[in-house]
Amino acid sequence: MLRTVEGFLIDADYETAEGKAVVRLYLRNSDGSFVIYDDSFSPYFYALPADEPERVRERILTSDTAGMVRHINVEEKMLFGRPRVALRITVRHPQDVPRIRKRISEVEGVEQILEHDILFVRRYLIDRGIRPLTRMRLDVEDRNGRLFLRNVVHGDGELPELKVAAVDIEVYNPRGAPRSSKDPIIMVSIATSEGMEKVLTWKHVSGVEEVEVLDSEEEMLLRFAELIEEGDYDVVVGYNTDSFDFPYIRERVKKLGISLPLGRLGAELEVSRRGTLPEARIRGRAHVDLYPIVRRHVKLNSYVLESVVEELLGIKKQKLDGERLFAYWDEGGEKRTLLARYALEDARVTLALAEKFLPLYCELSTIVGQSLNDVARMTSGQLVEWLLMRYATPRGELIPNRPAGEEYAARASATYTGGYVREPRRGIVEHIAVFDFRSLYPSIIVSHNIDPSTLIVGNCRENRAPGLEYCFSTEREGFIPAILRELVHRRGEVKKEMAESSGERRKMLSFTEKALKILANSFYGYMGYPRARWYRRECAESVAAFARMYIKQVMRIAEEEFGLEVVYGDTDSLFVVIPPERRELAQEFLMRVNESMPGMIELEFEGFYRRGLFVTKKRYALLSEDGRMVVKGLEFVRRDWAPIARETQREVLRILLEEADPEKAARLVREVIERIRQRRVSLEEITIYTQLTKRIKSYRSIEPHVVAAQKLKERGKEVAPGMIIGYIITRGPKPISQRALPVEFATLKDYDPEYYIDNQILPAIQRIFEAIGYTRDYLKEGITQTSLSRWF
DNA sequence: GATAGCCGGGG
DNA sequence: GTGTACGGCTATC
Repeated sequence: MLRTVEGFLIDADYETAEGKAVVRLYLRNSDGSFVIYDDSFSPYFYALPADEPERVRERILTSDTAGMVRHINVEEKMLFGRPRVALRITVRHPQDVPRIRKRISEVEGVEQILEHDILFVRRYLIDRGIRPLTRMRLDVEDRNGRLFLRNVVHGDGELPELKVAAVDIEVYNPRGAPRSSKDPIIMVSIATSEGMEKVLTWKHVSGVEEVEVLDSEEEMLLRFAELIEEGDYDVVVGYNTDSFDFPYIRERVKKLGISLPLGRLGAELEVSRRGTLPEARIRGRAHVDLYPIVRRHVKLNSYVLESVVEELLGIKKQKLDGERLFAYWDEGGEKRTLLARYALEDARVTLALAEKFLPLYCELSTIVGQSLNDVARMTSGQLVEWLLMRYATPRGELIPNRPAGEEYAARASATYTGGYVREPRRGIVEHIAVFDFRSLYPSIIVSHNIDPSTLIVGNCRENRAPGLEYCFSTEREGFIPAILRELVHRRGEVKKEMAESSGERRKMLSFTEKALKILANSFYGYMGYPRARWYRRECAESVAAFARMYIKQVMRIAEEEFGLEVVYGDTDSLFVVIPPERRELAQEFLMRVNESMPGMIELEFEGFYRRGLFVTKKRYALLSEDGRMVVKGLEFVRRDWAPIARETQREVLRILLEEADPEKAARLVREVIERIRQRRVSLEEITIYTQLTKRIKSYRSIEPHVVAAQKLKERGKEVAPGMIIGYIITRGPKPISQRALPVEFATLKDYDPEYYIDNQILPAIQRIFEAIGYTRDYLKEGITQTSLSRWF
């Protein structure tokens, strides 16, 4: 019996029935979740014949393949853009591939085995053209209550709200680090997209309405699985759940001898290995660990949940001492209540983090064409690679192998020159116009057709990378440029549509746009990524060389044709002096430049700035027309600088940029130094805050904040990883780190003025003053330097 | 300054 | 599961 269903793919895997792999597609529509089966797809890989394909085919068929080979087709394929006859070897079961490929590679006349390591379900999604999280119409056949796929058509339509559950566990740890063989899980907290909040536990907790007390750890875990099953969640999220929570749950489940059906179709929680890292799999759902995702997207000093949440969501969250959680449990009463609240808070903020990142990863999953579960674990290089693989097969391109051993080592050690950075004109510069190239690296790849298949090495002229012996044929568009062009084009279309839409639609489009941007910007890095299947150092090197040529060419046009002074530039940008009365030059210059740029390479006008202060390459500050300061590479926004140093730096920059008065800035510095010497400062101004990221014991080098934390502990204060330690540096003969005193115990007479002057104030402003010709001595003591006059 | 080795998050 | 991370920081020469 045939019928049609609609749904969105959440996850996919396969089961084995009668020796054959049957794909299971886990889908959701507005009515709920369901599974579609497909037994019509067989695993295969390729062998490249070194001589007559038919003869090699016969040799394989007559060799000892233990009946695993179903058939061998001779196919006309391409490898790096060149025609290549390949033998497609179809086998019965995915696990036959590793068993048989070694034997076939030893058959006479077999040059190479290709596409042997592409996991069955991922290959299935590519070959069937199925994209996760997009609307699909599926023609299915009902066989004894199971729906088998006959045909699939993609359609339009917005993804229904995914059901998301954020999960966190607390563990009994009387010895500090919990041992899964002995120490039970004491709480499981859950917060879901539908607003359900629960803390499951097995001892009495008072005053927390979300708490549900079960009889035992075992009952608690089973209740957890039941809640996930009942809520029919598509996505389970957590923080470091791949490495901690789920492996721990898995161990306890084994120990207790129970079954924990967290997955759809009653599938057990599985913990396997992805590289050296564990990975927890919940079949039929996506398990998304937000810890690696946050690490990929934001640069922070520490990724403990508390600081991540403060940084990204502005939520200040108390951390309990992880070492002593067991005591909260044992003590009961208010302490246990605190533990339960802490557990719930962890699940809540994890859900909030998921709301921030999941839409982007859903887009990436659809575009790249692999499951959300997999895409959530991919680096940008892997995202590009799976995108390329999806395009390769329908184009008849064979997928190259990943490098191993010596090949990888050779690639990894290869280096080449990167972007061009112009030495800045140091000091204060008036009236600056900033220009930058739009998506320079992707534009170069597309415009110069940079691809492994178009690369010509040595003795070539046309479309040659500047200063290198590499040219790129323009006869046929390369595989990578073609895909990248489509991506860039789609991004342009999405941006256009964004401009015309609002509200939820616009927000959705912004994630699509961001996903396309991430992918487009990763292509250059991909070609130079040593593990890439389509790696080609010469290509990455050429992209960088073209970029250097373009930015230098633009600088030359500015200087020679327009008589403009270029004061700075980095990779794809240039900073030019344009006085207010000659502003029309900016547009003229832009037009002149873009006339001369090939393909899609385009310079854009970024903005006018009243003034700039250039210190060194990558360290400068600008004052915009509307009075905003833009500071690069100079900022001591980090909290491990005393506020007085940060404030002084900021004020110095402000005076230099707004008033262009170095003497006034120098006077300010001397005043601050004087204030420090006379102790006319507040404790707040001199307190340095540093986060304790781990246990005191596990610090190898003794840093000041660790010493301060030790002193806190000695005086009976609770100290936990994730805590922000505030301290001042006191006088004395010991090394600086030993002189850290927790601010709680400090008074103004304790601090060491010379430390604050020499190690805080002066380093923060020294580089800035050096750029305008002032020395440290001049600032500190007022000793005049003869070199000064030439700067003013 | 190069290079080898370690470590992250979680309780 | 058709498989086996990675990038940044510190220590040490």
